[in-house]
Amino acid sequence: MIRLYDTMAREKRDFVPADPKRITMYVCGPTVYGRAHIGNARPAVVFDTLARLIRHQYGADSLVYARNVTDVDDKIIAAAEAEGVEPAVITERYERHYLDDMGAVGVAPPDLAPHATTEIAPMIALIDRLIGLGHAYPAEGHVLFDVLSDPDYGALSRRDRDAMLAGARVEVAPYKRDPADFVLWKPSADGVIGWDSPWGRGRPGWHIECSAMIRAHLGETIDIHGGGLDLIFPHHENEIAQSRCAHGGAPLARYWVHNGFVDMGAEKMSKSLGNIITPAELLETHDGETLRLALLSAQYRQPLAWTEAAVTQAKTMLDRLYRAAGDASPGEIDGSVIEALADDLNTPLALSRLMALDDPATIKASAGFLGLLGHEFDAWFQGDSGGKDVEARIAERAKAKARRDFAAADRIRDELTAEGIVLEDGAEGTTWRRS
RNA sequence: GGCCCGAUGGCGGAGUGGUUACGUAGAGGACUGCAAAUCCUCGCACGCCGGUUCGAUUCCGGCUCGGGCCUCCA
Repeated sequence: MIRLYDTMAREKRDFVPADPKRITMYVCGPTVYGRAHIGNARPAVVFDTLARLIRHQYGADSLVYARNVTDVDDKIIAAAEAEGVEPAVITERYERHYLDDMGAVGVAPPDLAPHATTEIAPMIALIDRLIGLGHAYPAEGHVLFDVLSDPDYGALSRRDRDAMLAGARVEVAPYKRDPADFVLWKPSADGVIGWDSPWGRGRPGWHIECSAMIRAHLGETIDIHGGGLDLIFPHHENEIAQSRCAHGGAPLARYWVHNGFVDMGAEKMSKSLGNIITPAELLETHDGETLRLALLSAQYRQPLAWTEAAVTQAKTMLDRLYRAAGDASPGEIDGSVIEALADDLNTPLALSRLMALDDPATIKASAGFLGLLGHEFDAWFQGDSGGKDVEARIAERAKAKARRDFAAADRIRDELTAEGIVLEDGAEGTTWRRS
């Protein structure tokens, strides 16, 4: 039995899928206008881990996991204009980077990756439906969702309309009936990407995208909807409103799962704050598994402080696990590791259980389940080049040791140390590794 | 201002109404020519003030501090 903290209920609940043979999970994916940062990798890793757990518990074919790609957006348009290229050039480039970066931290692609630009028709259909039901209205080329038509609006974020408006920092557009109304469709000026619609040429708002794609690919009510904490309001609140109003009150998701942030110092990492560090930068000096382990070192709802020390510790732990597992073939996944994950994805506890294991085959399998220990033993410690010279100097040092010329032996070892090579004298001779 | 979340040892980070992880760093020991790795042992914590209780780090209230959302945002 998996337990998950459900943001809607604000408590941990037993996870009971509507249909154990077809469990549906949707996670808000990237808007592809720029390079992802390590904070963006957290939800990818978290929900990748949850997907692995669900498949382990319910069967390899039990889960349909969808993660969208937002490839039409004002920031994309701005980036394209800045470079003087079509938006597709931007979106294709950064989607490719995103998949590379996530792949590097062991995240498998989801089962479905719907793109907004190829789902315009379902969005228009959904908007049309909302208008027909009296939950949306066209105004000056826009279509707006009528928040007052939905008495349950605000349930996820637990804020009422007055509260939402109290802190509003944005000027209210004059065509809105109510300041809280949000846009489903907006007009595109000439030369700006757009599609024909009953309300004129334009493009979809951000929120309708997810509602329409969920409906089209997964159904009216899904089991799990995931994303970062910052999406609770307004994005997920608006998705809920759109979907529930279009579907006669059927809930959009049965469990709402939100991950916490990666922090830089005291505040969250974000592009708008400019304090980001990207997987690409980190991968220059660290293996993707090290980054993955660092991301798993805190429970997903907790804030995770990103520091060089945390990354170093992750590397130290991985070295230990690699040594403990040796070159064993994977055996059974340890039950205590699964048990920890099943309790709301308690990855720190799962890692401590992993560290406590003795049997190499079990370590290999259990770590593998967490997306770790994927490299060959030698490749992890030595990389794939430069070994010959090292072996020669180790042989030279062995000779020096044999004649008890420890000064000469130590000199060789010191030289290698300076080059980032650590020697280890064992019963069966000397081995080496990169530090 | 409103809503929400958090506060655990040098650091990271679980968990628990009474004996409290684990990692990392540190100390000592074994091993080693010396190291490294490994193994053994050992310090070190539960923001503040009340309350409930035989007993609270754990439950409740208040406070302080920090963070998040209310605008794009994982």
